Amino acid sequence: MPETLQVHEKWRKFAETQCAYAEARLTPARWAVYAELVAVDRPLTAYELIALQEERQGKKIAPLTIYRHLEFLIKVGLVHKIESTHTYVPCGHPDQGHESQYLLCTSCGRADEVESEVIQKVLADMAHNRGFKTTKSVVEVTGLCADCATLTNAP
Amino acid sequence: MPETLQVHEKWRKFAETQCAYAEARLTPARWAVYAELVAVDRPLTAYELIALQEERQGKKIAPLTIYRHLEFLIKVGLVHKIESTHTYVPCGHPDQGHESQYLLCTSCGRADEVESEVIQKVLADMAHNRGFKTTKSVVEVTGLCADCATLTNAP
DNA sequence: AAATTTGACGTTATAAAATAACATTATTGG
DNA sequence: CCAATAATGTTATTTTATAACGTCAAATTT
Repeated sequence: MPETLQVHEKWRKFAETQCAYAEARLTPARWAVYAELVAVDRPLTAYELIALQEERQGKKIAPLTIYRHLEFLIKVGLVHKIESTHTYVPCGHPDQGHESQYLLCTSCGRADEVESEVIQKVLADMAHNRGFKTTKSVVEVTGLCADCATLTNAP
Repeated sequence: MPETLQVHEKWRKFAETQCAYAEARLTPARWAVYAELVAVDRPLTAYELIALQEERQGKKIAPLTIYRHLEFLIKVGLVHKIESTHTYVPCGHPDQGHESQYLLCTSCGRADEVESEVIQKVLADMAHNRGFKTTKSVVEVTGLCADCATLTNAP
């Protein structure tokens, strides 16, 4: 392993807590994927993740391996998939029972997670009014973040 | 062409109106794709659409052909892509400048389009508060529709 | 502790979704 | 008509994701 990932202690604690709550095992391989996502701090596709992990570990990794780890991390609430861009990000607000919303900048690639109770309430009400039983919700707003919008308008 | 698609006159009118407004051409191939989506009345993947069109037209169709038509139809606002399921649906409320939200049933596959001004307002406010310039928004709520939820609970 | 069961990981192959690059044919506007 | 633009055709490739099957490790039971 050429490099060892350095991520803040809190992420490790957090991951362990989440896994304990879900009665699931945080194996080294799973932690490696999660730590990579935390370390790079931008949305990664599964294949970008494979490339990074291969470099770091100095060996080939099959796509299925990464997809399995991602599936696990999503299940326990440590990772979110951004559907619009086929990318994965560590969850920024890892409390129980939350749903996330994202602001996706097409210029710099940032994915800002928003946790709006108002949005969650509105969506829950809409579903409830129609007798719909929600299992998950995706809210992804695409455009230009404040920084990029400023640069674009005042060059 | 084994079969000729029969869709209500209003869809044709609507498609023509939308294209005229966008100063775009509604060619036979584009109309065929749109009519297929209207006729089947459920979300279709691009490849399902290819299969249906091939059968109807009795000839091979390259994926790129369908993807180009879909891209066009999305651009003029006649079709929406559902990101969570990689499927395409005709837009049900084809007024100008709208964004859509979907309730996606994992049991029967239905995609119910909702046009909630409240949701749009909340998302717009959230973006505005952060200086974010929105170009599109995806709201997809997955779960069980009222019918399927009832069947599941009372068998 | 041995046996059994379950969960995690490895390996190979393949499926599904989307796009690139380039050639050809229609349509539109002068 | 001719040039310019838009639409379509063709072939190949890339990107994203999963299937099928085998092995190994952990934990549960006896």
